[in-house]
Amino acid sequence: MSPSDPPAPDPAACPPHKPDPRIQQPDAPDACTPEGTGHADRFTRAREAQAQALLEDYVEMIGDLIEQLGEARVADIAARMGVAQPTATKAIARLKREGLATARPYRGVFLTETGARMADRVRVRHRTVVEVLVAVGVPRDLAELDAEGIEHHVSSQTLAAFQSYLDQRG
Amino acid sequence: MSPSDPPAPDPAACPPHKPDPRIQQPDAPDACTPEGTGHADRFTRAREAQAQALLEDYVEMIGDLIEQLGEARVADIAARMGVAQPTATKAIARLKREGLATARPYRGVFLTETGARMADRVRVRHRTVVEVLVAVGVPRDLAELDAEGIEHHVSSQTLAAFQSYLDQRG
DNA sequence: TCGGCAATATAGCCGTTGCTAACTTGATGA
DNA sequence: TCATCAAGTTAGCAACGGCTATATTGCCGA
Repeated sequence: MSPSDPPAPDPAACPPHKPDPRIQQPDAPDACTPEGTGHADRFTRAREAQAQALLEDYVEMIGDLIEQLGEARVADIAARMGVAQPTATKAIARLKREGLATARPYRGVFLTETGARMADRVRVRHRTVVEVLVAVGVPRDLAELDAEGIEHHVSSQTLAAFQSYLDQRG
Repeated sequence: MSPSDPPAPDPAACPPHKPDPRIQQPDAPDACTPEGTGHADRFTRAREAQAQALLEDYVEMIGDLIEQLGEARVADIAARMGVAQPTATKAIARLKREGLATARPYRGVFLTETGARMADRVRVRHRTVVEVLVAVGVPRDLAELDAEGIEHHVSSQTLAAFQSYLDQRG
């Protein structure tokens, strides 16, 4: 290693480090980060998307179940999510906390207005992502698999671009 | 609600629930899940991808830092990831545990052979994802943002499809 | 040489998402 | 009617990934 001579851009021009470590939020991009333009923002963004992902998955699934079966049972939700029932119960509690779903103990789960709208949005986005993947040559079954993870990171603007692409390719 | 008459496919044909709750891994897709073809697998898959994502991000970033600055310091890693230094330290500990990086206390972080290979793979994948997004009409800066989250869910087969698409598209 | 400071590490907290085990509840059939 | 048992909930644990606060270390300049 050469710790004595790291080709740092300009160590002297930067304060050795934040003298004020109050909160290193992405608010202060800190141009002194070597070569660091906005990396942190990207990761922060991705992290936040991930936090939403679970809610989106549950909401969409509950919507599907209600549509297909007339109601969403915890057992079915858990089975489809591939988790144990208590895990599903806990997730539903979070949905309730966030105002996306309602549920009375030992009864089915239902979506609020907000939750239903989210479910629709998620469903559309999912379909669009799958279609784009298919359009660029990904086999449909594989597209379905990968879309599950991808969709949560597709911003609304990117989604719009996807739709334009599909339209003009129609 | 109509809990008395859910249009379930065939409740009687299914055992009320797993009499053997040992482990409800996706090993047993459980065809009795209503309409449940392989939903659980998808989510399990996405969950696993997510678990890898953090490692991939760190490894790629460490590779970048070494290339650009000659060494990867914890402070730089933390700044670029947009996290506090202890968070980065903890992540590096995990990288070490998983055999992706080496680090001596108070010295820089380095990649193992395995880690370096992962970094290369991740870098290529990231670039490819960005190019595909751009190719379908997403503005480049937005593509960079969204790719950060998307890339971790792009399977190797899908990646291959992406590359073919880019190739034949010139 | 050695004192001070920046960089790193450790300790300890919180929230999330998994899990299993054990308890409740409600619906069903004898 | 009521006993039974699946479905659901609650309790409690582990691993992660954040954070702040505090302790170490190592480096550099006086």
